[in-house]
Amino acid sequence: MKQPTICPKFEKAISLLSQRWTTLVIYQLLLGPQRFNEIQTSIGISGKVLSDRLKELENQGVVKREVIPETPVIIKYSLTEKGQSMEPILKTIENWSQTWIKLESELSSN
Amino acid sequence: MKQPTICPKFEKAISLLSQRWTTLVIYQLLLGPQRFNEIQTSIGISGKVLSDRLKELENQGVVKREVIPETPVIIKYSLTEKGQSMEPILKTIENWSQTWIKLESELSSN
DNA sequence: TATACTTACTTACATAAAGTAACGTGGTGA
DNA sequence: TCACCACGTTACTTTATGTAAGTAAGTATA
Repeated sequence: MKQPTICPKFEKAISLLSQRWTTLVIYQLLLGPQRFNEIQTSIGISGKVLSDRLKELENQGVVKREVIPETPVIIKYSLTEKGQSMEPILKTIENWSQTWIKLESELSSN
Repeated sequence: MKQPTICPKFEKAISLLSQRWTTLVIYQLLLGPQRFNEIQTSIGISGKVLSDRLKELENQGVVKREVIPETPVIIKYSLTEKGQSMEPILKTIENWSQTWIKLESELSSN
């Protein structure tokens, strides 16, 4: 590793977003507040890593964790304002993917 | 891992972009065609991983590798049309980061 | 009271990815 | 011939992720 010459804010954003699963977790939460198991089963992440990611995203102020003392207790994860503000990023990626990504099943003549 | 329920094209795009370094390599190449060592020193990636990423990006049709038989030989990496088309994604992330990312040095009152 | 069940994790261990540093290759120049 | 440079590759270590079993708090059931 040498010394990078890139804007540190951009770099920090990238290092967040390019952690495996982070983007998908945020994408999922853009659909609305969700519980641990909902996120887990809908994106197919392991419990261990989801736990790590949610903690990190909470630390970064992207995700909010709420304990609802019902019976049984419900833990609800949702996006903060900062998290919501990432929607354009996800939408841009989504748009791009629709135009440019070819799936295995479509790769015939390239 | 359970079964995910997300658009496969979007997922494939995410799995590309959320590989460590991929985004930074593309970002760097958006500044113009560059040689191996230029990329390496400007983003601070190890030669081994850069080599892997460039191969993968070439396979995905994002990066083009050109051998220029000068003296000594020059290997020039540049973005294909598909690679160039990712610029909006990077710009969106850059904009977001300027507004929302706080650096260590700025974290006093949060 | 004991047993079993649920959600939301955590822990222990195995595999995969990334980092580091040394080496290989093809060509130049001294 | 020896040293040097660009562009990698290889061998080995460290870190991240996956898998499966376990824990804790609360209920319901017998």
